[in-house]
Amino acid sequence: MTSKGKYYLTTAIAYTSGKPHIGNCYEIVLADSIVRYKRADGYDVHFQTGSDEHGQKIETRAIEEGMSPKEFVDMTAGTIKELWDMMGTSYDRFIRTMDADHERQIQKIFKKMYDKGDIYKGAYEGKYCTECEAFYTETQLADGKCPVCGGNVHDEKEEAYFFKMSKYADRLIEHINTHPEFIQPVSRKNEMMNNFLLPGLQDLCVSRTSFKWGIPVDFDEKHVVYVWLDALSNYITGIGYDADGNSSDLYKKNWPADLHLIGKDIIRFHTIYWPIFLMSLDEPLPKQIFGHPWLLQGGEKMSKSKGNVIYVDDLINIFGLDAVRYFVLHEMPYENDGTITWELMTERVNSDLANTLGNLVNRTVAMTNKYFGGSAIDKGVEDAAIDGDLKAVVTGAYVKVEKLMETLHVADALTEIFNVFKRLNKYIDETEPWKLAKDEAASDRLSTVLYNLCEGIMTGASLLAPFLPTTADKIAAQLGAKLREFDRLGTFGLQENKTFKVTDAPEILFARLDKEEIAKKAEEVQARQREEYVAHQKKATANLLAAGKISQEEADAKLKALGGADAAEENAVHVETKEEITFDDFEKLQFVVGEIVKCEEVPKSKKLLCSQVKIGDRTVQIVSGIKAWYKAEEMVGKKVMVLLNLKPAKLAGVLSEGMLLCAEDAEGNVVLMTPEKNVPSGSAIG
RNA sequence: CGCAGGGUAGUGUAACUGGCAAACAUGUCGGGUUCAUACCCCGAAGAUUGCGGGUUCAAAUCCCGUCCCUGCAACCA
Repeated sequence: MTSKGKYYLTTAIAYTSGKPHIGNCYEIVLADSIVRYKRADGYDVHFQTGSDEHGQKIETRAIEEGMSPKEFVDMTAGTIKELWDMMGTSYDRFIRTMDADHERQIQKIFKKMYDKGDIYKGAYEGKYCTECEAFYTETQLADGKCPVCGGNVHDEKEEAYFFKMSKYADRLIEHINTHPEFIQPVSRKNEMMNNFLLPGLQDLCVSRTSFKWGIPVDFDEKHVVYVWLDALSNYITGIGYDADGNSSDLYKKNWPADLHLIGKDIIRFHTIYWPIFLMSLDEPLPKQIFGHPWLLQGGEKMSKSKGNVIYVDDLINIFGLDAVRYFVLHEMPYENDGTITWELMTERVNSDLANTLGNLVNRTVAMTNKYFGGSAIDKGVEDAAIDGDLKAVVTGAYVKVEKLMETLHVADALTEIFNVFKRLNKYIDETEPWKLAKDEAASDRLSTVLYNLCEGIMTGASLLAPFLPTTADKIAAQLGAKLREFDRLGTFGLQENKTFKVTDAPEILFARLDKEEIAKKAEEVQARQREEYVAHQKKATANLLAAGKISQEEADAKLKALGGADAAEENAVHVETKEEITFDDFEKLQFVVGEIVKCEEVPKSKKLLCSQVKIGDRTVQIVSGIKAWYKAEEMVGKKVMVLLNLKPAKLAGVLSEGMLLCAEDAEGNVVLMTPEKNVPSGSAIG
């Protein structure tokens, strides 16, 4: 087959903070399928994936495990790689951001940008969230917590290097507008334009001094390079980019990438920061960035403590590799999120893989054995009407699939392939081989029918190979044939000597599954996960304590929370004790009882109610984010607990002169605190 | 009145540049068949396309209003 040119595809590199769940693994299966398809379709493919191993969060996680950061990432990167391999991923390189060649290039890249004047030295001040590795302004915080993950934040001021984003903004806007295919799906393009590019880009902080686990800036050693600059650059360093102009042949051949396949959550980094970094380096931009949707677990929220996180290795153990690959690819629409549950998974396997495909192969092989001792030979006895339509469907499949794959509609492509198998099942009904078998004179016709079936199956299997490689190989083996090259699939009758020698011991490709049995197995998996979670938390707490990261009291509290066997069931929240305060500190806070005399919604906001609260002889205005739980009318007349001496602030443009105290549960539901007996407004609380 | 997208048979989706009886898969029910993994094939039921109005010979498709939902942004004292 002649080459259609190069095709360079990357996935996002996986963050090494823990074991990826099924949602994370969707991306690698999708990428692998696209890449295998492109290879079979005649492209010269380079496929890169890898792991992202720097950052403060890694440092903390390492301590929990009682390891050095390096040992820790070696372990998790190993786990990720194992999973990728377990899923049959055919990557050409698995890059780690710890790799020496990558680190050296990052330093050079940073220097190059600095010398060019795109990076300058400044100072950064704000609240820092370790979990997200990001700074937030005071106004972005939610109850003093990180607005993204809800974790604790702390004051941080650091000397830092900044990247002049605005310098390239116009060029980027121009590029996005003139390349409609650049951001896929298109709806994401508008989000980026309206929310970031058009309002104007802020300069991006691209270095950190607050932790060590990263790539040092070589001309200013106390800084490490911002994780995203580090991570994104893997796409070029992994194929041999050199900032000094001595890039490898691999790089020259493959850059720019044809496709960056990423999750929709990190589109911003890939469609704004990354292109701008590349502009700064004078390198061409990738051709396309596809922000795929997520595969979510249906029903209840997934959480490790409940043990209901679905991991691929469990799925593979229960269902088998190709069943898992099929499910994630098939269930994922192009633009919306998909859902996975044990039940849905079982249904898919039964109806598509076992009934339609597995049974088709099985009955074909069985008949060939039964009627002709294992040989299906084309005797040329055709029924023009019936055979003609069958052949048209089989030989027309490739073109349809190709068209869908060009736009990455993988789920639809799979459906198209399965239509071939369905058509073949129907063909068996139309020709009724068991009747032909009773008639000596029809022997040649029967042979031809079976031959046609094998031909059709082989075409389907060849198309299926990129998605379900193991299954395709098994089918080929059972029919004693080889998978076909794509450019020949438009022809019917490719088998050598017009003869299929099928196996005499057909293996069931996909067994039908019993929903209840699967449910039982899922239950076992969950129980095991809960145990592991508790064991792991105990170990982590001990390690954090030993490293002096938490106090004895905090450790005790953590263990206690785990202790109750039903803790997970009851959804017990783990409460971290904050820094101790003195009575004087407490005295500073002025709590009083207030009565809500008037309440209305804040027009421009989604969550805010603005209340007039009577405190003794005066009234203050307080804005609170409780619209989801309370209607403005029902607020009026309530006695509530108020923090009175909080510094006033503007919320959505409305002045708020205090805070209504509320209780909030683990799911974020909010309840107002009210006095247990009726007391006059203005009463002091303390 | 922040920006964008969406609400279609039990479930998941399609059609949405206005035009054939609203398509497909799964599920349910009835029938057929027996080579096969109780499978396959055929057939049926099931949607007043969120709600209300309008434009038109004709609307799921365009317009207005209204109610929900989801992203992104802002806000959550």
